[in-house]
Amino acid sequence: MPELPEVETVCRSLSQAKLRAPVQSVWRSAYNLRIGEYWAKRNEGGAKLKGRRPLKISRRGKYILWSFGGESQAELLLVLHLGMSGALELHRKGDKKANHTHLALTFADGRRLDFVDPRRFGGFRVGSSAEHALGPLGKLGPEPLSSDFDGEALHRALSKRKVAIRDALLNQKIVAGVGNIYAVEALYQCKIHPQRAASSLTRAQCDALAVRIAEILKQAIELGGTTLRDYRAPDGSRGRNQLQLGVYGREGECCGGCAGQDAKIERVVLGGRSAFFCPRCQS
DNA sequence: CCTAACCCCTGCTTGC
DNA sequence: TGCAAGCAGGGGTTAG
Repeated sequence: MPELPEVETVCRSLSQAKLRAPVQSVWRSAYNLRIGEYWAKRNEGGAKLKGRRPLKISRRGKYILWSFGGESQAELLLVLHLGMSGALELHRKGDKKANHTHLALTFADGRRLDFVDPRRFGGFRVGSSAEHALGPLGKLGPEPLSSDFDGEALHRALSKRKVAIRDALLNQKIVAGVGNIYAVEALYQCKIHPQRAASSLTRAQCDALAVRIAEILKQAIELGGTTLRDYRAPDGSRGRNQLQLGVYGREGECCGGCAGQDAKIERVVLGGRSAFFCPRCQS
């Protein structure tokens, strides 16, 4: 579900909630979430947060980083990944937990933050920042909204990749936070076919692509993310960026860029995931 | 290091 | 109405 703009929206919404009271209790489901050495396993993962105060919320790629302070103890970081169907929901203590809730933090002020994830592709882990750096966070590529990411860096990263450019953009080591919707939209705006070999892009195309990716992500953040189906911010609100999509999910419709030319948007499955493009204006 | 294939899950939509 | 198949915005692992 959530790509960078949705995760950013979640972080901003959570920051605005101004959770400051210490964690009174931690509840954890009996399910494994994302499988892997790094991630919290069934029945574990949040207990260390009890008694600690929530501090700063930030984001790296599609990961949410939430720091918690304790009395004269080193800061702990709760790292969350929402996977495909994960969401954070802010409730009152005592509210019934939604189905598929996996972690619930009850704060001393009577509020409760739930991590809900039906498909369980998401995950979380509590640890020091040094521990997290050894996990997937340490392997992420540049932040697309930072100065580390530009046409030169992108061109270099793509230079030896034979995979389709759409798949390269989904690789979090090449650029962190871009998912299928925004990768497909950026390629459409740059008139680059999603199946083009990544290494075949010219420097000029990489320059344009890096700019478009950043612009598309920024716009989506301003609109509160893209809600195609499930995505909701912690207060339950929907995103509005779905209205801006040019090709994603629009198979068979006319391409806005070729109005009157009768070009229809097509869908192709790459690596098991749909890519959408206009066969007339993308090459 | 790179790539493709396959895996992990539930729930909604589509087609018969 | 029922049922099965297909599909979904994520990434991890593994074999080659």
